[in-house]
Amino acid sequence: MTFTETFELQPLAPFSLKLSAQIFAGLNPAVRCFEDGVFSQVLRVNGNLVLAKITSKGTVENPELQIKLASNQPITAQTKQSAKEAIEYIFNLHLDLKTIYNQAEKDAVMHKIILQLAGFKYPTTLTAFESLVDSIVEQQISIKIARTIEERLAQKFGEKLEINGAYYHTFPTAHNLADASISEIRACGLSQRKAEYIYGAAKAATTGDLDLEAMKTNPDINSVVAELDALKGIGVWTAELTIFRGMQRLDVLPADDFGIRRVISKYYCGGKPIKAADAREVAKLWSKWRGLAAFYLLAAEANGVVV
DNA sequence: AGCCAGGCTCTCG
DNA sequence: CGAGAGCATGGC
Repeated sequence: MTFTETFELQPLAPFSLKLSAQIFAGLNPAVRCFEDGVFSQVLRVNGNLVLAKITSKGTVENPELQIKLASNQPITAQTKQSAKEAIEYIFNLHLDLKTIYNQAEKDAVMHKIILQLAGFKYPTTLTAFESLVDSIVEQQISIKIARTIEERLAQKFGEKLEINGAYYHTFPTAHNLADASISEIRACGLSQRKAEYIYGAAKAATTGDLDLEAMKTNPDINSVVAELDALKGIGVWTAELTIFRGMQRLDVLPADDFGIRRVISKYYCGGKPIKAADAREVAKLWSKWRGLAAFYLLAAEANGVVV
């Protein structure tokens, strides 16, 4: 028996689902994907597993999303409300891009990029833990391989929902991974050390030594970076990426990231190799949304935006 | 067929 | 301190 529910969401304009979800294109539909204009992911909300499918009905300036939920249990009003909030969080639907865009008007390069990427809101993982694990997995190896490994983790350790004969998986929680063994984690294609790092982070998150959700509201980002950096296997790069992608903090610049340094140089320093300190200097242009700006540059490059 | 990809830790001088 | 090795996998 499948229960379904459909409703609409109005993101704060501008919003483009196409741009915001494009990093999920081509991924495994059993975990999370964006295919033919439809974003889908299983959510654990209000104690239920719910498959959410999201499509855009409106325009960038007048955005409207249609949400279709499916579950094996009746979808209560509260479940629906929790799902709504989860989706709003994942796509940062309340973020006021207009104000940010106004601040960018003095920066001619960024201004041109924004005009071509209007409505791009970089997605956040539902939990900070997911971003932490993703960032560890993505250390050193290419994004493609990392995604494959992340999907294996979800299929092996996440919760499973069956809808009409198809299986969907949530990303594993800290408890899911803390209950696993290092060798099982490693079997997903990770190195022994990365498996140890992930297991260690999962353990710390379950014992309370590591309170990732509390970090979301800590106003002192540098102290959050330091706290994460103190964990084994987590350096500044991993910490900053986790904070940006998993804690919805737009003011963190992962300056150690090679790709980010490359695009900052491409658009602002003539393409020559630059150091992290140089990248942070350029990023002063963007102040409180420097992290988002960096991902705009990456998206600009990926979409062939010319300035 | 190698080479290298959105790093990190450990070791050694 | 700074430099270098080793890690694991899969795409090019």
